[in-house]
Amino acid sequence: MADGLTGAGRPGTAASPRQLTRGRVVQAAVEFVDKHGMRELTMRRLGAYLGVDPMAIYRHVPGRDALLDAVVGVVVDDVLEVMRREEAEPGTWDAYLERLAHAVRGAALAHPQVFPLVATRPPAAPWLRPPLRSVRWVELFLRTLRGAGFSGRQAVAAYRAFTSFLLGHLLLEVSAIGVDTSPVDEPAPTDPGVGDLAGFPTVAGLQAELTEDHSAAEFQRALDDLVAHVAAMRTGA
Amino acid sequence: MADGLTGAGRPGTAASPRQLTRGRVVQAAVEFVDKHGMRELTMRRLGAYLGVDPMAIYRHVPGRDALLDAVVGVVVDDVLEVMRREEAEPGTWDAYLERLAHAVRGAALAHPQVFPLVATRPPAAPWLRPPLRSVRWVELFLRTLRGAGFSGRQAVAAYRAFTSFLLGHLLLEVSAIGVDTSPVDEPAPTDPGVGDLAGFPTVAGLQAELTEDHSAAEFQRALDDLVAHVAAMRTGA
DNA sequence: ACCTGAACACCGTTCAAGT
DNA sequence: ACCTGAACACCGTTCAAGT
Repeated sequence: MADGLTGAGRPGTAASPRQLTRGRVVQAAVEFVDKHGMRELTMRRLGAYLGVDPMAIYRHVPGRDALLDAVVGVVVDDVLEVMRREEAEPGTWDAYLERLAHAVRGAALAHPQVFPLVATRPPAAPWLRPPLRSVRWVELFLRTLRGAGFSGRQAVAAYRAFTSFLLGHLLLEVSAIGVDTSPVDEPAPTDPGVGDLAGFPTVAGLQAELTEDHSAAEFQRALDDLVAHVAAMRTGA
Repeated sequence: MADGLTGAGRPGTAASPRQLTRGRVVQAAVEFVDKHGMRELTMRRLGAYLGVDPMAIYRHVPGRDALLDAVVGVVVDDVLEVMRREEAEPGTWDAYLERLAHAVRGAALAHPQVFPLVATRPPAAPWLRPPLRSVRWVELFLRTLRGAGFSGRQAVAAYRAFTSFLLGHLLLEVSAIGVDTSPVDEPAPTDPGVGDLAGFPTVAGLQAELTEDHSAAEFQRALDDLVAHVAAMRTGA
């Protein structure tokens, strides 16, 4: 802080010791959302978190919407970087889909509060489907499949099926983690409203099964199915 | 309006000729969101839309969050009602899944602006998975499958796979419809940013295929796959 | 007792006034 | 020329003052 160059007054509450920068603003927003959830993210609160005047943020980002897009971009690019390193690696297309799926899942679980944003922000183009919502990502995906012998049409069909699969599974998985937690504290972690299950005998009887978490196994199983689906559409169409 | 009974002063801008009611408030909110999108929905604007004092809404709904939950509930219950009528109908479990899937898709396409809310509002319990997010719905689903010979565990697994499938496909389908449209008008409906596709030859080359819409066929194909998946998990496990 | 609307504590963002 | 912070046009919600 008192390093002689920055004339800023108060120290930031968080990790931002020096000059404000677009990257620093966006990174702070990701941290803030990870910590407190989307609902708490406010331009003014982010300013306080960074230890700067709230208006200073507007010098690096045009407004709140652009900031949210940038937050999504950070998470999306994280996975992109992981996958780019493997681009040249040998391997079949199904091994590629497998790696990509688990990379995206890793990012979603690392930022469960951000992922719903990845899923629902209006994409820049209608064919940019969440969560693979950057042109670079789509390019990489399609190129890999084309390189594996897919026709253009087949590669696009695989892109569509793959994104649907990822979105459904990951959105449900992160939403089960307890995203938000902002309203009043839940009554008790055990029996969540068992009392009002009076008229629902089947649900009541399966309460134990419904509460068990098999996310990882179900994800893998659905992924296997998806790969089979893509393989079938490849030979079929 | 001037039907002699209601003493209200100004006529509502929309269809609300008589006494304010919880149902009327929620219904107006659904209409408003269908027309203007989630971002525009405000307690004050909803009051204006109903032609009442904004504070009057609070007499029928505890707050904004509760209103949003109620909006989701309306869409969810629409489908529920359709399916309940068919509960006693004969038919195999896969015909049931088929009907239910298309019923939910119909609701999503009827309210594309509301569906992202159905998908992302934190559920009342972690095992209430969007878009089948009411206990009554889960009860009906599980009961039907149990009735078709599924074990409890198998029925729950089918419930999980089915909700993931629906959520991924429908969220992507409605988001492609052009949900929002609130920011500045798009430049042109044709070539969406073809200019910046310089470094992305594969995407550029597949622009036509990427723009084509095969939602209905893809939904059906994925649904067939899901049914096969469930059938396999039933004989397998 | 019920309802209204002024008031409060916030927002995102603009822009004039300072340096 | 650059940056700050007062000010504007909104929010959701409370609550005292009216009927």
